[in-house]
Amino acid sequence: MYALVDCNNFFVSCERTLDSSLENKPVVVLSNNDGCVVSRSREAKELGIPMAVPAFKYKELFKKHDVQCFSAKFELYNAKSQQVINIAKSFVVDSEVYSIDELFLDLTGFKYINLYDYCLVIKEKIWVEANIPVSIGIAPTKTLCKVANRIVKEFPKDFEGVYILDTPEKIEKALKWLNIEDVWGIGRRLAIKMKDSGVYKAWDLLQKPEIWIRKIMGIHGVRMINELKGIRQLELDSPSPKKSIAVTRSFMEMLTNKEDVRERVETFGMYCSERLRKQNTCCKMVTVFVQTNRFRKDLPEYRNSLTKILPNPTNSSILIGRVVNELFEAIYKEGFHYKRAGVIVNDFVPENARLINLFEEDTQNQHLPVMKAMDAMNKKFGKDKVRLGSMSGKNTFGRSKLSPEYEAFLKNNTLPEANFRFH
DNA sequence: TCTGGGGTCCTAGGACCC
DNA sequence: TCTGGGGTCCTAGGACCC
Repeated sequence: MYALVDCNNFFVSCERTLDSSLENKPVVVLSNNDGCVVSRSREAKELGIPMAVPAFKYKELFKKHDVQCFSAKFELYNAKSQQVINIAKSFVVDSEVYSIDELFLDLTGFKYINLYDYCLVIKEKIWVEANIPVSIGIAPTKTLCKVANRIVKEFPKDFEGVYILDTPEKIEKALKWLNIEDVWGIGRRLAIKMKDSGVYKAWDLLQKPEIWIRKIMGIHGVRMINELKGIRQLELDSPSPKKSIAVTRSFMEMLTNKEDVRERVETFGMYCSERLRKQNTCCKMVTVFVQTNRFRKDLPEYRNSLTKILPNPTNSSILIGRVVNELFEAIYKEGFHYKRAGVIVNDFVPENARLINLFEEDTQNQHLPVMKAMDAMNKKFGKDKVRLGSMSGKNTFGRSKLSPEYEAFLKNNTLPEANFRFH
């Protein structure tokens, strides 16, 4: 059996660890620029605030019900995440950190232990030590763990935060209850296709012929139905190196000055390089993109991106900065209101195993000591304290809803490295 | 007026090769 | 006039996740 430990309304729960008076109140956490709702407390959900909606559309409702809004504080969330992960991991031999607020535990080999009681203890310890409420779903496959977890959250009164989905009878009942759009791996597009074909519940999917599933969903459709039947298709993954790194931002205000946008993308390029150096890899490809505000239909729209394959792999801020600049020059067009831009690097090789092109200049090794020194100083004195001349060191995104408690948190905490992966 | 950010994987189609 | 077949690799786009 596997268990899935999932933090309840994670970002909101993190806010509550700083300010316990937020308990039992409607609370939401907002994305960059205080743009979208990215986490909601139970009370906020009950007010009918959907996930990922633009905050401005709900201003009235927030005011009317005194909903507490917070800007996202990823330093805090990463630190709390690490705490939860460490506690949960201490109970098992094998685990997989799935996202910032979820991890799978391998319960194989716990044959003579009551899994339900064991998970209750895990849940309790996380609550006492990290102050984060979690739900735990136990099942023979990862996909069913997700289902079990949903059941816990949907019926909080019936279970004490833990549910085991093990017998065929329980599984059948659960799948007849679970809406198709709530199955792990069914997104918006697939949900529409499913409903067009009369598939409304997870159970309906199991009645469809494999040929049909293969056609509509491709290879993971087949895996998915097996997982739902309790036949294990997905193992726990061990942490794997990243395959791409992206730094992208929406700007608080639209930018019309070329140099302003250039400064932004160059900064994003430096952040990418920093993160490459942190994992001791170099990249072979760099992509830059810029785009206007897709919601402003009254303004001319433009979006473009360009990728360059580097002659030699690098993680030097200077070399990557040059490429970013070159790509930016090629795609930037005057006369538009830019709202978003980003830099993506991929195709990585280890720093110490670069294959060098004989016919191209390679200054990576000259840059590396300077770069590492810069990283060390920034680690000691704070982000962006030492930077390249092309960076302004200013943000063009806003976080207006920070709290005094947070300033205190930042002062008092040496933050652990983030240690989770995205899928 | 105001609409996030960072990932992975799969597939179809084109380019190219023999 | 008539114009093969099979394989690989790369890329862009679409789907999904949190």
